[in-house]
Amino acid sequence: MLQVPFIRENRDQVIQGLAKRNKDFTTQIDAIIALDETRRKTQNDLDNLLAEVNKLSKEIGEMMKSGRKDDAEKIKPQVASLKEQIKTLETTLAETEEAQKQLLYQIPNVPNEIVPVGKTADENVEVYRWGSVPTLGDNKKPHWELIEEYDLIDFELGTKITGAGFPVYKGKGARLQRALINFFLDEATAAGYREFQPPLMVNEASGYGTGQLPDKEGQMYHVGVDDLYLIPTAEVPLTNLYRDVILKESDLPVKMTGYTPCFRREAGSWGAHVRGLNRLHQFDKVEIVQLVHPDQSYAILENMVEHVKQLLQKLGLHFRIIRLCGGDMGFTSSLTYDFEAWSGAQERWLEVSSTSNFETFQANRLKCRFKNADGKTQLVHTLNGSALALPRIVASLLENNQDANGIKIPEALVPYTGFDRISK
RNA sequence: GGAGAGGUGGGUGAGUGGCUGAAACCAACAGUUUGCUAAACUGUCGUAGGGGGUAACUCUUACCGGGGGUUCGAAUCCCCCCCUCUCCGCCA
Repeated sequence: MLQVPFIRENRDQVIQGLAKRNKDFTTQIDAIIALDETRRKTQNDLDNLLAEVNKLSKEIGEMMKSGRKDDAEKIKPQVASLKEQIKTLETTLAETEEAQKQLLYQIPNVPNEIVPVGKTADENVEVYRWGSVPTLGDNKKPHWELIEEYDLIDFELGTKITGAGFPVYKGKGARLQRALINFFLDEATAAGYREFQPPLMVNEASGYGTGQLPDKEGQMYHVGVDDLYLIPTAEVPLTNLYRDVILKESDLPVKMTGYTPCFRREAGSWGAHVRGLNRLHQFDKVEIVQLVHPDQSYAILENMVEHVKQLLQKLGLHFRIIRLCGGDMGFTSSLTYDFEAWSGAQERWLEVSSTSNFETFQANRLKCRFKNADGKTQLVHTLNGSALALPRIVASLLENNQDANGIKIPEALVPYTGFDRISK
């Protein structure tokens, strides 16, 4: 969430920036500033009263010690009346802070200045394109037909044992998953990211830390008996590893990677074009996360984009990078690049990665800070990106590399799959 | 799940009602000494909020797992919750 002092000192700039999200936040911002005034005033009054009580208590202590018990008894009523006032102020303070927090939770991150203005995905800006549309014959098949033909993934079985959106990978289909995961992890490790295997369930505090709660409550599976959430992305546990941590400046950047399954309810988002692997409740993803010095975060974002770019190039997939417009950006992000791979048979782009800079928006909730050169604690910037999400990569790969007799495996992947072709 | 023990600053660990935001030691950082390293010595060394000052700085409040309570006063007493450890049970 945004920092209140920042809002206070940059009111107009914040409101203007947020306008890119096609909503006027003036009312909320002004309310936050007003509540902050109240909060500070109340805090000040309260502190003065507490100081008075502390002083009197000390005096009573000394009187007791020197045997002047009667004098001590005379002061006690004074303290009692102060405590009445303290109680009132404490209530006011707690209510003010709560009200302010509720408002803050509703304010998304301020988009970076280069974020394009726009309302929908149509207004995103393409910034890079690589490769070309594969030439496939008239007999080209969508991936859901290919996986059936070559017996790679079974949706019916998944539906039987769990439900829709939980596919069962079989044989070479399963091996392909494992190959992609290992390939992505190896690439991330080679790029200096440290590999982690985090828990797949997180508590409420972690959900708030990275901003999934309260914003996207309905998107996560919640395990009621133990009050835990299944992770929608490795970003959540990985970033939360550094919740409430103060790093040394020399520790930065912290680079982490991890493979995890991801669980998303995707409530209400099932439509016509979500067949096959296009949208799932459980899918695999390798994530890269960085905690960095604020001065470097945008250079590092470029770096991460470059990393993802190379993965797609090594897989030989026709893809493009788009800069999301204000209306299409996630709640917590200030700048997001989406990667879309071409799906040869569906003849459309599929989102396979989303790489973002969150600046201090997550760090503020996480309380992830570092000691800067002046010895002051300062919030880090957090970034993350999918590198990469598997299902749509598989969809794209199967469709684009199909021929009459099977599917060709990209060369970079062969050491991992152990086969260079999928055929009958 | 049952029984017991315990949760204090980066770490170890003192502290059972006021003199403790917290001893001591270690680590860390800065400096002195030194041909270099080591050692020794000196100093610094929690976080957050509020007030005052251009600033250096200064005053103040809160925090000893979390939340309530008792008391003029709580790290210290009481209650609830969470977590850790040991033993037992169960188990991949």
